[in-house]
Amino acid sequence: MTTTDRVKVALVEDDRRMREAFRVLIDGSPGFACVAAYGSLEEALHVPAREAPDVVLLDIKLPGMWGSEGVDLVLKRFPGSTVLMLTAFEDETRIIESLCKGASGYILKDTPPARLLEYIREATSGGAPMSPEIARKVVTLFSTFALPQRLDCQMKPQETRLLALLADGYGYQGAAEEMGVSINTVRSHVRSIYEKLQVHSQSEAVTKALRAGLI
Amino acid sequence: MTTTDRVKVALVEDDRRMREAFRVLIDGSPGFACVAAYGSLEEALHVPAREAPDVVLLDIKLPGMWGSEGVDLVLKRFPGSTVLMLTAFEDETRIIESLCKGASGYILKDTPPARLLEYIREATSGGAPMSPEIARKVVTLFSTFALPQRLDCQMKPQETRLLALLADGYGYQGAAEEMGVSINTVRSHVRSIYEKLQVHSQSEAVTKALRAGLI
DNA sequence: GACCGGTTAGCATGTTCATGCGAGGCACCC
DNA sequence: GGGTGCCTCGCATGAACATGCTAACCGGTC
Repeated sequence: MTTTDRVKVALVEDDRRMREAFRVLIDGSPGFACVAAYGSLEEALHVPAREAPDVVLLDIKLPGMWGSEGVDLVLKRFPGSTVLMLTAFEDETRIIESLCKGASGYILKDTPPARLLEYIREATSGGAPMSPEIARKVVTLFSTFALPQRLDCQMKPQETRLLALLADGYGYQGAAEEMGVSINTVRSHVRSIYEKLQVHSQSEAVTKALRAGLI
Repeated sequence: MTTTDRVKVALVEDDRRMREAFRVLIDGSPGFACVAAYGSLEEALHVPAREAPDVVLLDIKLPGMWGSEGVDLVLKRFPGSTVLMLTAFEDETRIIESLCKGASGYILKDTPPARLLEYIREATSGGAPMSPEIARKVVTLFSTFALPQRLDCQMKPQETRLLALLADGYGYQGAAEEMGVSINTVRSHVRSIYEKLQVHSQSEAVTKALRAGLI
């Protein structure tokens, strides 16, 4: 079995013993290969892009830049890779930070080896493996955000879509193309949006819409 | 083994055959007991509270009130229970709705029986079981939807103030008067704001600023 | 059939914005 | 003194926007 048949895993973990333990586990498991192991994020980011791993196991707490801060950098360097946070503690802030920056999963270090490999496998096949404790935290976080009270300015589908496009910086012409209609139609819709929101400019409309959770 | 030793599962699913299949599966598995099965949410909510199940498997699409809409009602009626959405499709809106209303997990119906039971077990022990596809969706949502991601665009006081004025619908002239400067100064500030936020229009700037929590 | 809301479309006008360029005053610090 | 940041101000031009008016098409409803 060559390296290309196996899931290429990179490891970023500052504790040497822990690092070696994981490396041994991964390399010793059929179907997995630990292609790299670093003690810091800075080191890991200097790897040639062609050696991109399939999965990066990233510790949260690292000397220098923390793992949770650098997820986006890792993904920028290895665009095709999947990042899994592998950490000992469950700090809500770090969980959010990691996920917001593009991590695909969040696994606790005390996960049994077999389970860990299963998680890595799941990550490569489009899943988002999370230790149960973490999963529950994420879900709970969701419910604390609650449903933003959307005021009843009954926007029509087209209008909402247009509003979103404008918010994202599209001009009339661009939005028109995106929606497959003429620029005059866009004007019409903008008009009715303004009436409903009682505003007279894009910025104000976008502000109201965002604050009302319409988009 | 008495009922109390087993995980008490209630089922809300409109398709009769599907319902029976699940019931048989659950009742036929050691450690699990299907204590109730309903075809609609309205029926389920009429059950005496003392017969509260440990886990409620709730279909999204139901005649009458949809499962995703009624999660909070179920939890209100059975405060100690855990709700798992068990559904055939993965509609982003419904996922969000369900989780926001307190569901603990979200499982696709095509999950293998053994896996399903595992998920139910996981739910009772504080986890948040989700089918991989769903988990990934949730994680992705996190990074796009509800993130208080503040980018480090160190705005200067004047710029922040101006941004707020623009968001509130002021034009350049109005903002200038409000800030006690000339309209040209406003232009200058707008320029540097655009550079920092990497945008090219008011709407886009306002959107980014709002989403980043700058204003 | 008649009516209505939603969608589409067009045109015209004046206003505002985005962005190019340049520049003076002030505070702070090496 | 010279460098650096921040705030200020000016002008000009082409592009985009706000808003006025009008009107065809279509799926429902009364």
